[in-house]
Amino acid sequence: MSKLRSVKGMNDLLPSEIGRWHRLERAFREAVERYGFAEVRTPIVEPTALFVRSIGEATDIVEKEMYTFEDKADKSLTLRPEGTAGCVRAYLEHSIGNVEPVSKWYYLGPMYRRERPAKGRYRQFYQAGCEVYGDPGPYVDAELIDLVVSYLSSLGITELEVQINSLGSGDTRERYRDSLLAYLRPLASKLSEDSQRRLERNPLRVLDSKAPEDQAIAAEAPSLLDHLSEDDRAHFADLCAALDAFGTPYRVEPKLVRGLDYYTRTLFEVKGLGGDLGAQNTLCGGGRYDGMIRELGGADTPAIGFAMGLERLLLCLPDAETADTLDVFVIVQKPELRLEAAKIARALRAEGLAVDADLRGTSMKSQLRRADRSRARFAAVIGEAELAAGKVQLKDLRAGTQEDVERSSLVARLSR
RNA sequence: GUGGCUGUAGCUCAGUGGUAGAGCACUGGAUUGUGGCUCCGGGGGUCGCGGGUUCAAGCCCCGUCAGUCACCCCA
Repeated sequence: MSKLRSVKGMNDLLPSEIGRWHRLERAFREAVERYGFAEVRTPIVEPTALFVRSIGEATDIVEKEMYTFEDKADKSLTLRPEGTAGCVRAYLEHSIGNVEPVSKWYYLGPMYRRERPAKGRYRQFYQAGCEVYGDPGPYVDAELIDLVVSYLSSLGITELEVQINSLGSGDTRERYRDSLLAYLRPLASKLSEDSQRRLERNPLRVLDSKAPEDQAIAAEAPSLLDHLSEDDRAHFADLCAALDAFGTPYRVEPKLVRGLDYYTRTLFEVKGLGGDLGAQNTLCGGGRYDGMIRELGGADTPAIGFAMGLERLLLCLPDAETADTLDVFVIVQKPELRLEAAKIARALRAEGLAVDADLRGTSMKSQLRRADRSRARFAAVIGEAELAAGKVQLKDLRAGTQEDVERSSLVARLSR
């Protein structure tokens, strides 16, 4: 075993497993493009300040999980821990808001957080996400949730639960925080150790604590939904109505809160219920962040987005038939014929066929075995007798039948 | 970051202080021009790493690294 190893929590994706990734990614692009999204690619490295200002200084991500370093000009840079901040930065930097009223972007790529690795959670991990700028909702909110469900079901991932909530806008969150604190403070001594710490820092998180003693207290806590303004309430009601109309199943979860500071109004999560997921069963998290663009120096622009962790999706992705990756595997009878075989392979490739060949000069048995495992539909045997007759022996690897085919009609025969 | 469990061949794992193993995978042959099935053979290991105890350590002890589970947090 080599002493050179990949960095902890950062993994290789080898060719043998990449087919599943391609399936995930292809289905994602197809799904989001059906909903009118276009891809954006932003840098992996951004100025540290971008994340501090957008995600929030007091969040765990910014406080202890970012890969931050200084470049040679003493600029503080950070490997992106999520996708939204970079998108917003690009949206502002290129004044997209002046060019079009609504922008629908998607992204797909690696993110970096220095957490303790576990199944479904790595230090370099892949997220796919969407962002919508310029539409205040609520119908686009419903579309986004519907999009996620539709994407997941196109992958065969159907054991899931959509949870939605509204955090309100303006000072709703502060007012709710105050009344929650008024309720929790007298009970502080009965809370778990973790929640006592959360109390002053982020009391909303006490609500989704897993400790049994906290859950009893959280169950009786004042509800966020009772603190919404009339407008926020209408926004949420319209979102629910839209989801009902779409037939998208969901559950209103008033205790759903999320770690990032920037969310307003609509908040949603999709939990996976099946597969190999352990505690990392949040497949998708998203929400509205109407205040962020203004806060980062842009015009007042409503925004909503979500992100999905692809490693987690993979954990509940059902196995599927993988299509043949090769049309033909070329087999050489004896080493002297290798150049002839290579020429035939090349000619077939020029016709658009996917062709592999074993040009090492090994036994036919070994070549046939490779052909069998390469998932090629046909093997083309190049032998002395066939060459002399201007033919190739074409073997159907699934049926086990074989026939001699004129070289001139090989492409036509294979294209059938 | 906290606590628990596990590290033996590419993979899944057996090995209870005394010569390093199996199945699968890879590879050669049985069949000197034909895959999958069968049979026979072959290669592949500093037993995660470092230290300690012992005549002797894969096995016991300590440390460390990695993986994993729960918590924390989150996609």
